[in-house]
Amino acid sequence: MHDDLLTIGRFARLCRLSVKRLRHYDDLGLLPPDLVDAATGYRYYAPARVRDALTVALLRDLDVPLPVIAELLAAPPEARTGLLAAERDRLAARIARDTERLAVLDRLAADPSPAYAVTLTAAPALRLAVVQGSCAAAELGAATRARVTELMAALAGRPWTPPVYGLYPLDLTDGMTVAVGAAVGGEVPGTRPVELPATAVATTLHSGAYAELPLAYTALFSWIHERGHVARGPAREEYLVTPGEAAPHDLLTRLSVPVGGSGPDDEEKP
Amino acid sequence: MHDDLLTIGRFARLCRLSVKRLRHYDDLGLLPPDLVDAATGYRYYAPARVRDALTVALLRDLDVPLPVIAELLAAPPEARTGLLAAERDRLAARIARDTERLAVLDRLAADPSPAYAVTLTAAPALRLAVVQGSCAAAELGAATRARVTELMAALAGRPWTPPVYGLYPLDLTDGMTVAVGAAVGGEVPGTRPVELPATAVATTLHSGAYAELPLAYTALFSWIHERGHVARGPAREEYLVTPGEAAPHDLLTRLSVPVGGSGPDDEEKP
DNA sequence: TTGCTCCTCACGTCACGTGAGGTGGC
DNA sequence: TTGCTCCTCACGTCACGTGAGGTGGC
Repeated sequence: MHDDLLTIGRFARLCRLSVKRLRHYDDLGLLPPDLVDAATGYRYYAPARVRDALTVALLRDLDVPLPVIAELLAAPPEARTGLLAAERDRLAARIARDTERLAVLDRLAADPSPAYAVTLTAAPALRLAVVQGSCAAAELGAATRARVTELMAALAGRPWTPPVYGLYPLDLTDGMTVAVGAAVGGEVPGTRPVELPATAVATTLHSGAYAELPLAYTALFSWIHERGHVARGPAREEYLVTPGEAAPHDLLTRLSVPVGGSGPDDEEKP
Repeated sequence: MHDDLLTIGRFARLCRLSVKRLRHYDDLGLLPPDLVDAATGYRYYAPARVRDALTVALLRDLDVPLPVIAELLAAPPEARTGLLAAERDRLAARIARDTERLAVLDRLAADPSPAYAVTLTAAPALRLAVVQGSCAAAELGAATRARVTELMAALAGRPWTPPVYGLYPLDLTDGMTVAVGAAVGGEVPGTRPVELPATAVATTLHSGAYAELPLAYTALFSWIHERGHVARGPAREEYLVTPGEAAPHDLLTRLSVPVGGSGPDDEEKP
């Protein structure tokens, strides 16, 4: 009956898909059967459909979302490269993100309660030449590296005093502003001057990869809030030993978060 | 009022968590407020809770599931290392999996409709000494590498005829059996003999990394089913140019899937 | 009084898997 | 007739975000 058509169960076995998935793809209009029996509702598939179904199975194995797969099946061959390249980039970003997470989990597994020595000190006023840009929270590391490269290009051939500073908002949101700068004399083309007032800061040292910095911030903010201090942005990082000078495990970074006083952020207790 | 307690909004800002997330964690019993006003339902948090909340925020950033976070908060410090190490391994496995996916997407983006020349040929009977084991679908690559290492150890010092063969079920399910073997004369301790009967096979050549093999199988199964042939397990792979001999991009592998005849799998059309 | 914060539902997300309860075909 | 396949709901998953609609506190 029904000529050469395959029942859903047979078709599913050929395509390495479950019957449930095929019904789901039918519901979405992604992979409709070639014939649906009006009386029984039975779905029948032509053997020629196997190629599309195998393609769907392959792309889902690659974790490509169904709406993108639908676009891919409908798109002319020339348009597919772009869609696939976008998925490739998305996956590459996820791998990069997960690799950073792995570094933190590694360290945390080795030492589940990392001890950071936090002190309250007076930070002097600073005048920095900075470059800045906005980025998504997940791209913080890459964005900072890019700013550092820009800063180094702008400072090339000029005297400046180490370390390089990073300035970050307290809330890591998408669209946040990241600034990187250094102390110089006078104006530097390609940078903008930023004045940081003298302030009390809670400060700690982090030794290790930048990906592990969230551990240090967690300890630092815990310390601040447990003592009833009020954290204020921007947080400052001083890159004391940098990737150009040592292996990731031996980097040294000072984190300082301004605390106390009242102001626009008003995180203060009455 | 309420002594030093913080409202949910204030507390959320200190912990880099949203109010909605804090309510959700309260619903789950993961991070209950220190006081709930019976009349209004308002939640109040003690500053001492900030550390736990920051820990939850950190672990969620690392993509640790909430039930595991709950265990971690409740566990004695000695027990935390094990839980964190398990999460680390889970994440490492995901990165490994995603890296394989990336290889496939890369190739697919470069050539969205890869052309594989498929032919129908007669494969001779084979007598192989094999080592085998079961593995999850996601661990196929690692499991095959492990079997190859075992096989090489078993064959050490004995004459055998290249190539190495891989035998795989048509359905890549968790708990499937992977076998790797080679043609030898006689019995080999640590291996078991397997007889493969002569059969018609659909066959194609894949050049490139093993992670990209799914592309070749998709093309091969499309070819088979479009012509109304019936695929039968096990699929055979012949490793013609191996990682010991060339870079991943230059590997050469022959894939053969037995077709036709009727038998227990009965994927045949009447 | 005006905003701002807080509250509780209820629903959407994503790609299915897992039943429940019932029918069709050999 | 017995199994096996097929069908359609409906619900669960995971960790929230997004409203709707309403209240409390300065």
